[in-house]
Amino acid sequence: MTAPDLANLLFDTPTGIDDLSVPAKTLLLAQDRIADRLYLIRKGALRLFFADGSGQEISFQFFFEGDMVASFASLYRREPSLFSLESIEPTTLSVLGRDELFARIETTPAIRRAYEEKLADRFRSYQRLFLSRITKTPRQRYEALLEERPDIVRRVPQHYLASYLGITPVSLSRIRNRR
Amino acid sequence: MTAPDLANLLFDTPTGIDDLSVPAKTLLLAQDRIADRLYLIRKGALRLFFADGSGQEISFQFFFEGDMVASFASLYRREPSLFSLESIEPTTLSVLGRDELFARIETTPAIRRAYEEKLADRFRSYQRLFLSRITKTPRQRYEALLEERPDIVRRVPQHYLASYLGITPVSLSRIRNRR
DNA sequence: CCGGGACGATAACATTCGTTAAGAAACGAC
DNA sequence: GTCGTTTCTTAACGAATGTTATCGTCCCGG
Repeated sequence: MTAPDLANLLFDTPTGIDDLSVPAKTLLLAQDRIADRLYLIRKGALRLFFADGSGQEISFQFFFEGDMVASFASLYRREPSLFSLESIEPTTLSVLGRDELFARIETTPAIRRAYEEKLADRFRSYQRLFLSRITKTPRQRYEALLEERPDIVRRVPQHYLASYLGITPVSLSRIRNRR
Repeated sequence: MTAPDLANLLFDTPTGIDDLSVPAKTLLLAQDRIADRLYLIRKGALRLFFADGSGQEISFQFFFEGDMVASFASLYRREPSLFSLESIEPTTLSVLGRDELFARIETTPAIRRAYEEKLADRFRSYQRLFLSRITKTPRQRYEALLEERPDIVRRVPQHYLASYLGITPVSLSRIRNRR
């Protein structure tokens, strides 16, 4: 907590920020579209997911109060996003537009540094997720998640959790109720 | 092939390059150590792998003639490498030291650009590997690999391949000899 | 040349997971 | 409140994988 938080640096400003309230299941960014905004979650929860070839949806990240969310790659490179972003609860968001975001990054070195830190964080979380997929069985992944992020297990609907863990909802139900 | 290749930019120079020949199974970088060199493979093959908690080894990338190899994160941030690097055939390498590498990146814009491209490539290949682990069954992953990189299937010993695909050698043998 | 180790195939068995289906419970819209 | 949808549980079955073990082959070192 020594360094000022990027969320404060970006969103605690009088101008350029819109607020937005949406019900659950609202699509905030669709796969294949180009992201043009950065969100800060004031209250509620979002999931990041993608659809594989066969129409299956796979959730792979969840976000809650205080989290900043965007398809950073899409924002930065103006490329179609590989993922979709959707609310899983009624959610209140603060919204920062793309141009405004990059203007602040350019003009304020502290914001630039914090932003680059954020990107590095995202990369590390990718690596961890990747390694956990490789090294652990679904059962172990569930138990690790329960240990590390009980809030996620409590708050996220099970069928989203199941796809996050790489298993079917049926299998997750079996694991939870051991035998 | 329009842009000059990073390997040429870095290694086609009269000075600062050492050559190195090693037999198979030579450890070139050990997990938890800090990388201090960038390799270019002149002849032979390497694998990148890590050991999970239970002593299992998991290979997750293979490299051949013309490939540049390093633990880039470790090299750049001087952090302990998450992975080990080992030869799987008798291999001849050109070696560029860390300081020399970054000196060239600093002084030559073309090298900097090509290097950043390289890093972006690595990130994309990570994402692809991640998605393939999530969306495909072991059998599908094997068939995709056979389709896209038959050279890897031919050249890499099967037990390394198996861990790359996320299955046991026994299971890979079964898949290859269908039933 | 010989011996040991690495590598791969195969078999048998247990375990886990996916699929399909049906029903209960929670939730929302009206 | 009621109806319908979504979510979760449970069961039964089949398919795929893991585990353990054995065997044959190949390669390398001495």
